[in-house]
Amino acid sequence: MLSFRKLSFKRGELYLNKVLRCGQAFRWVFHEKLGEYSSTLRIDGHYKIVVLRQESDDFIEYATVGKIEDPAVPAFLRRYFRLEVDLAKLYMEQWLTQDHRFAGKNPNGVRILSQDPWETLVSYICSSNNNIARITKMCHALCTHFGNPVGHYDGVDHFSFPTSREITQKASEETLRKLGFGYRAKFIVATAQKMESDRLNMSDSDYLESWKDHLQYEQVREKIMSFNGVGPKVADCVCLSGLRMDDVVPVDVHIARIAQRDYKFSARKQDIEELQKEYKNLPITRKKVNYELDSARCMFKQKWGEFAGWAQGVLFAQEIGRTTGVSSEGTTLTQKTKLDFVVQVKEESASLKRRLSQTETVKVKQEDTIVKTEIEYSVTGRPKRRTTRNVEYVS
DNA sequence: GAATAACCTCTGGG
DNA sequence: ACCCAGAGGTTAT
Repeated sequence: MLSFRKLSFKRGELYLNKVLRCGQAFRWVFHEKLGEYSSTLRIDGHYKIVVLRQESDDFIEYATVGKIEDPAVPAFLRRYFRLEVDLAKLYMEQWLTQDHRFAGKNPNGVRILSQDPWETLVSYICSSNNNIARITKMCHALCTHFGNPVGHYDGVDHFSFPTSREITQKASEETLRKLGFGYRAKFIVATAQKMESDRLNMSDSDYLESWKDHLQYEQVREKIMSFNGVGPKVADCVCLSGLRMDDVVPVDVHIARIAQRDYKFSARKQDIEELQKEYKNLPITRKKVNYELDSARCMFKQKWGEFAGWAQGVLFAQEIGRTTGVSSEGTTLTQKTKLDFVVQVKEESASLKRRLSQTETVKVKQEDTIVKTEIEYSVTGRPKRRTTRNVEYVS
């Protein structure tokens, strides 16, 4: 029997259902019956199984699987969830005042995590031209095949995320292709090999982390992009979610579209020339960057300030990857929505309505009350079938 | 430097 | 039952 302890925070600052399923972290397994998330986390260099649950809006509960209680765990989790960052304050004092599009929005517990840098790097290499369900599957495959067993909980075996050495020793492009990595197989192998040969005696993550100590963002990104399969988008994700560079806004196709359509961000010739000048000593950046998108990144940073990456998460986390997650059971499960999700839908209905006129991905039926949402999850975590949502429609 | 095609696999919708 | 676009991009040409 696990013994859970509380981790408290200001009301509304963290919702596990959002943060752990928004397509930022790919390795949390949701246990439907217990209402718990579990994963392995690298804490002070050692992997532990961590179990999390949340039934209240001002604390989560955590437990570790194992005999002794590690006093480092709460501090680690505070850092993992970046609980020192006051989301409500950022919203009120920075985002809302700088961007009217935040009006009526609510950060509502959407946070940027501080994830293990090496795991972040490899996970996001898997994300290229891919969907979240498969990325999740690939991350788990890496762990089960090339990581080490850490233990098991509620019938699920847990593994460490493989180090660069473990990947170079145990994996090959061929084995990874057989595991379904497709063309990313050679990226993973090449990245692991480069890391293994570059890192000296540091751990993979310490090595990545060390760049941050003495280099500016542009140079850190240059170094991260020196890995095969890592372009500007992936590098920025590593900066933001792996290295806590809070002002970095990763610009994917989706954000690029929004930048243009909603913000009318379009690079002037002068903007691009300035960037080109700035990157003159950064050959890899010059080769890989798209100046139009990079310019949009700069404009978002200017508009939203030192936590611009978080602002992007708050504004757009709901639009993509909402329905992700892995269940602990092999059979198909039904997930009933939690109350906070329903409330969230209510709050978002205005923007949801706006989105619907632009995309046809969600089907909404006009009703005067919210009934419920049911999502069926397959083993891979991808919703197999989604019933029609009944959403309060605000005119 | 900018534009284009190709790339693995899986899945929902025609 | 099939087919095909598209999915949190990157690389090669």
